[in-house]
Formats: sequence, C-alpha cells, structure tokens
Amino acid sequence: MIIVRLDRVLADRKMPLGKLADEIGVSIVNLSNLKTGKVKAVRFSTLDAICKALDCQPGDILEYAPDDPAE
Amino acid sequence: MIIVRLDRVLADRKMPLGKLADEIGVSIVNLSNLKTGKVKAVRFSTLDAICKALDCQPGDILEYAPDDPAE
DNA sequence: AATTATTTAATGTTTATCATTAAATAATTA
DNA sequence: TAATTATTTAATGATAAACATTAAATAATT
Repeated sequence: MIIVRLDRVLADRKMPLGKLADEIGVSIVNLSNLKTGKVKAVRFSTLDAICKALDCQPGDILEYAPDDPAE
Repeated sequence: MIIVRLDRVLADRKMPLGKLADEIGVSIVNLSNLKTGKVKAVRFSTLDAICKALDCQPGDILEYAPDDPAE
C-alpha cells in the first residue's frame, strides 16, 4: 500500500494546504484528495511542483507499507 | 524534475526487467517506458507492486532534482 | 460566534497509463 | 561473429483517473 504523507511535510513547513495550492497552481480540492489518500496516481508534474515548493523528496511524501497479512 | 531510478534498484537485485514485469503483471513495454523516463505519471498500484517485488521504498525509485537554473 | 481552512460531493474535460503487437536495437553468451 | 536473450521504440486503442470548477458540509482557529 502506498501512503501519502503530505500532511507531515506541510506541518513541518507550517504551510497551509491552500498556500501550497496557490504556489503550485493545483486546486486545493485535488491536493486535499491527494493528501487524504483518495487518489490512485500522481503526475510527475504535480509531484515535482510539490517537491520544489516544499523543498523535499518524493520519499518524504510517498511511503510503501507492506500490507498486513492478517487482512 | 522527477527522475525514475528503477534501473538502480533492479541492478542491485540483479533482476531483469522482464522478470519484474512477469512478477507484477505489468507489461515489459510499460515498465521500460517508466524506467527510461518516458512516462508522466504512475499509478500507486504500479508503484506498490514494484516496491513489493523489489522490497524497496518509493524514494528508492523516484528522485526530485531541482532544475538547473542555467537551463 | 465568527472566520478561516479543509474535506466531501458532483460533473465534465483532458491527459496519460496500460495492454498489445511488431519491429528495431542492445547486450549477452556460445 | 553468430545466435540468443533482453530492452527499447513505435503505433494504436481502451480505460482509468487526474484535474478544474462549483457548492455545500465539516473542522479548526481566533
């Protein structure tokens, strides 16, 4: 399972989601969907813009978690 | 710019691309496109399958490189 | 209580993965 | 260097999903 950890980086930077949306030109609705795991893919253009704006790496935002065999 | 570093991880694991394709059920053509930077997005399902098969993290495969201001 | 921020929902457009087939290169091995 | 195997490139078409936008509902902050 791929987990999106945008919230962590935003919290670190103390940046509200709306500001990121303004800066990178992606609607806040879509960033919210990304942040809350409602999205099934990312465009590199979006990931790139986020990494640039937040000065971070894809690995700070995306995490792979092996699925629990109990599930 | 987002750089795909699949080749590195495959080399580490000594796994040919075709074998990864078989294991995760994504065509070798598409994996080749991903590996050689011809793709503009990834589905999390694909990234997930790759991470599982290669036992790695998204950050091992995706890298953000700030674009050279000279360009 | 009022304001600001975020999420959810719904709809429509556009972009791009992904499969498939086939041919062209590249790399490896005999 | 010939043969084999692996990878890349190209082209086409179907399907999936990002993304914008609007509006309403929550949630969080002041």
